[in-house]
Amino acid sequence: MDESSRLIKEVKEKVKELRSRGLNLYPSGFRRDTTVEGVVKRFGKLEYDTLSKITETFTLAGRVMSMRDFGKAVFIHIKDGTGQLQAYIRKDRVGDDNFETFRLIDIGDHVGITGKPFRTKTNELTILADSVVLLSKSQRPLPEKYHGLVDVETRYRQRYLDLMVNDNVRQAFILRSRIVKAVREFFDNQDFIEVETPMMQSIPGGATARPFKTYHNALGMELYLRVAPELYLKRLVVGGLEKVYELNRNFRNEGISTNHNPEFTMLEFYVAYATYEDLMELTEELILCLLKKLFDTTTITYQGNRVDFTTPWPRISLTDSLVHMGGVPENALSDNQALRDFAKSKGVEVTDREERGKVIMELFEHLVEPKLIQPAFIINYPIEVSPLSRRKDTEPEIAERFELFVGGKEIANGFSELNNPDDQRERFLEQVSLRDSGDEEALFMDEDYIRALEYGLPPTAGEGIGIDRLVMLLTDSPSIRDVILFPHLRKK
RNA sequence: GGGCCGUUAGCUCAGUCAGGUAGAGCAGCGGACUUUUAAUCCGUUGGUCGCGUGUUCGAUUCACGCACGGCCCA
Repeated sequence: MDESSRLIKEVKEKVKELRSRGLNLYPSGFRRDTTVEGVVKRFGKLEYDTLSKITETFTLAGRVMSMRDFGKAVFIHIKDGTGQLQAYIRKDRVGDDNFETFRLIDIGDHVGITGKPFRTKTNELTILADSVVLLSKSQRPLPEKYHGLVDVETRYRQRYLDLMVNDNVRQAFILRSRIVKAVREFFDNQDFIEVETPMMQSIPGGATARPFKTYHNALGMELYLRVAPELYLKRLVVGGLEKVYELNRNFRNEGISTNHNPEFTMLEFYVAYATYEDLMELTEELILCLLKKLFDTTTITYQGNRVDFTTPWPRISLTDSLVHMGGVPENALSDNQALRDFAKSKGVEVTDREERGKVIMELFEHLVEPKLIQPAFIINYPIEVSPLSRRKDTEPEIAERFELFVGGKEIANGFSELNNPDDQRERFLEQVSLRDSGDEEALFMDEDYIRALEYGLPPTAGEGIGIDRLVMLLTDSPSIRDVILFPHLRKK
């Protein structure tokens, strides 16, 4: 909005006039004794006659959202953090002086109102005002009352406006808060301890992703914003914290899309003496617990699809999913060239440099992932794309790993942790050679982490759950930007 | 990075195909109205039509480039 906007100029003039009348536009210390919700809860069900006998008065505060002016009486709606309520201001009730002052109040201003509840002719619960005071002057026009604010860019850049006028947006973020709270309760109730590990790391690790780089002046060293807390959390398990979780931000220097924001919220948790199979059960338990607590149901609708979370969720091996859901010819899975040819025939871009595991993952992402609408665990990933996972004893080229898919999105990734320091060193070395040949997502060598493993990590399983994606599912949001208050956009 | 779409008043949108420098509703401003519900009625202000270059007598409209956003693809 341009500073020279005529509307804003008009408000500035009005502000000057109000000040010259000695009115404080931003007074402090207004005390309300109830909220909109408080009034509605207490009087919302009372009939006209019962209400008309009530003489008790209440003081509440809120933003003026609409105004219907009758000259000597005005109807307004005020909105506070709990809801919206109508107020009726009559000149003969608030007095001439108070009414004159009130006439200077606009839509968007915060006001304090004292009065008694009643019902209007049209049966709307309303506060009949004894007095109105200005609490904070709005100096910019609000978005329109009927259509609200639709422009996506403005909604993201000025989220406060979006929250102010679009109630569904407000509801989604309240739900997000409740989800996060319920997740914490779930883990706290199972005797996990919540920890916080470094966001700034000298060696970024725990996930194959490009990191953001920054610099610490006093230490004179480069630091990276973390792509995952994983390696620190496992150090804690080495130290004897057997059940830990962290629910916090990760940063990945990658593209932005409806499923990706450069900073996003991740839950990671680790359980000593557990396997990836235990974690699949725990995951089912967690999601069902959330659904029960938040919606009291086991089914949701996501983008028009009914999603049924009744357990157990199928566990499908990656290769089975490729053959049966992705239409990959069975013989291609054991023939590198046939696999690459098939990928190309499906328009999946693969370079000759990419190893088999990566080609398989590309195929999976394109051909299978979008079809996984109902919750399903995909299990048994190639070892070369799982550098921190334990090998299966029976099939050393396969990792004891799963990913959970719902609504065509990856929601969780878990595995039995690789606790053999020698194997881990080998895996790091492979990653380093990938990095040397140009793979910017490959892991860095982390000697300190290997040293921790050398002290002995108990057999452990760990998992990460993308909180933003989970919230998308539970709020039926098509874009990650709908569940992140301030999604990143280009500077304007 | 590529393709498609969008950007017009504070907000929500017409208009652009067939070039002649813009309209509506809400909001605002002035007035009437003491039970309205997108209140109503009368009057009225408001726009470098995203930015730039080109074509043209003349560009919001056509062409090209750029910026920002959305969706899809990589």
